[in-house]
Amino acid sequence: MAGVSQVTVSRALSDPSKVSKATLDRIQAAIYATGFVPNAAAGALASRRSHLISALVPSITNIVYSSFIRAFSERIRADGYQILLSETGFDQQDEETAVKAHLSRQPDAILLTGIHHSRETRRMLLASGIPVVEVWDISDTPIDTCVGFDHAAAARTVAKFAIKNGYRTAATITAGDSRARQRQVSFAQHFQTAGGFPVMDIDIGGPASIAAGRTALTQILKATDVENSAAFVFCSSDLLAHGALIEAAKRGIVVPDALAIMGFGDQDFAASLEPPLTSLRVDRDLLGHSAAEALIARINGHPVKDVTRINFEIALRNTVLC
Amino acid sequence: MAGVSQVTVSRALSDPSKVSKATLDRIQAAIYATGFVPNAAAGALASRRSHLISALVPSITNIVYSSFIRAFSERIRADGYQILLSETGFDQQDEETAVKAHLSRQPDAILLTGIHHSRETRRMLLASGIPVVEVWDISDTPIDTCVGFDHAAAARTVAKFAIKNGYRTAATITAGDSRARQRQVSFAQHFQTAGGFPVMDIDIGGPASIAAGRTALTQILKATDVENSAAFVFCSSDLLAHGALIEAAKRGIVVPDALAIMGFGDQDFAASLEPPLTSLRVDRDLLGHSAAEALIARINGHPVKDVTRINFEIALRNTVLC
DNA sequence: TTGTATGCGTTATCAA
DNA sequence: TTGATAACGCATACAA
Repeated sequence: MAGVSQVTVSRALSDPSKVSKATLDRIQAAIYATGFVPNAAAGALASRRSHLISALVPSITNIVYSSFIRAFSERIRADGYQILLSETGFDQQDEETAVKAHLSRQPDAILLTGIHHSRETRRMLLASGIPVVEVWDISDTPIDTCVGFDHAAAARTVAKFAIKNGYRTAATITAGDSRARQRQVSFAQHFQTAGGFPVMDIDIGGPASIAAGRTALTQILKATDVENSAAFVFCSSDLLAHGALIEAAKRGIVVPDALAIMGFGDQDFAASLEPPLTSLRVDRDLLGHSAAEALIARINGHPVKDVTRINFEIALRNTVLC
Repeated sequence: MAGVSQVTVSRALSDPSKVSKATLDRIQAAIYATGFVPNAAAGALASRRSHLISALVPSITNIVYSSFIRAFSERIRADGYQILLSETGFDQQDEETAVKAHLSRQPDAILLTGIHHSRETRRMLLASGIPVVEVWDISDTPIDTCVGFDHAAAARTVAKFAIKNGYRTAATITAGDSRARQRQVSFAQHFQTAGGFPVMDIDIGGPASIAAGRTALTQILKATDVENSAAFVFCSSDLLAHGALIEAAKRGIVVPDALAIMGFGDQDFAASLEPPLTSLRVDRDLLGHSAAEALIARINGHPVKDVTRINFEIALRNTVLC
């Protein structure tokens, strides 16, 4: 229709500067007229590059992961990549199944959440030879490269913060995921070592929710004499902290005077609660962008360091006395 | 390695029953030993079926859409499809760009949010000939098929509910999206027609958030004499209602006695707020599953009705006197 | 600046 | 039950 061969059209699409102005115009006119859409599968087959990047996250309804995914996909899209997304729950077997399905699409790179994967998952990934980034956590032996932060250190920071502000009684509310558990363990250990009493933990088992936060605080209150010992409650997520805040208000317990509540993640609603929630802030956008950049660099053959650490800091607000 | 030709391997993978037990065993052993992963791009090229379904949503960080996506992808995965996901913001131009990119992957079907699309988007979709489902809204002229609910009718239901319970003063807090706006218009009109006073609206312009809900309620309180006229505040989402609830509590305004607040969407936190939030419930899981089923039916050449209506109902809780 | 020939790894068709 | 062969629609190498 444009009076040129197929290769010329291919060139016009991939690198217009290699085609003369006149033919380019004719080709574009023909493309518009026919509604032609290049077949990316054929392109991927021929070029051995799919321009697809896989991402596996535990949950997309969890704002922590969905906002991360947004930042990540924004960045890869800027380089012409599309995202192939799957939810893996918090189960290694589901992850393995998903990895297999994703690998068959020949993604140019893959993102995994966390650093604990099945033996078979590791094997497949290593065999595929594509760049892999593990996010949210730090590992000494990443499959390829990892971008995250040190959860134990973050929890230690919170423990020090609590002690420094005079708290000696503490409790934790922990969701059922490995990183939350890791933080709980580290917090409890350091809080006690630094002079606090043993830390009571409520393990909610499943995903975080406001309802779970309320129930957990109720349990803590049953076991603790709040009136006489201003306690510090460290929640594994802001959502749980939010629930605890609601329950405290309902019971007429004044935060932070009678009870301190601290969240984790510093989600955007944290500052809008009443009182505004003190939380541990992690730059999720930076995490997403860094993970994307690590992958893109590796795809292009550039060196990438094994471990990228993302900073965290305490977002000081009003649910802790200090 | 298994002593068979390439076609036999293909058969062993796609339909094991067409291969003898003995050769199947050898093939599977070889597959395991080599870590062979079939190339889906090549398969898609040859079979003209990608087993990929595209989904375009305005935002993945909005729990309304992310929980919908979960339900949708669960259902399509059960039939062997993978999801290609993109965020389109609330912009038709971005949507058009995304549609073009997605079509090049030759998805077997595509999901769009809403019923308003650019002329070019419609043209491309029609030209592609693949099944299309538009969700969340109802259209008399869907591109192909649509699954959603009648937003005007939903808002009318809320207006009747308010009037029936004696409310004559009302205000709305509305996020910046077309469906929210549609509900606001319908609510205001019916509320007034049914005997209420003119409805004050606060348009927050952007996406819903707790912060926006707080600010909006503050504005409403400035303009309304709450003490003397128990008002009914209809929010376009539970998140906004949540913010309004927090602001009311902070100001010592008792809900529902002095002020009624109603949300929309019945997100899972609604029941856990204090007081529990009255909201309009839409079955998002059903919506996701129905959309998936419509698409799968169309892919398999089965007839699908043009419009599928999902029911809604009022989740009666404690933020409205009744 | 443009074109020819070839191959990417599957599935579909037909034959044995 | 298995195999040979020809597409599928592009990109790459090379030639003109």
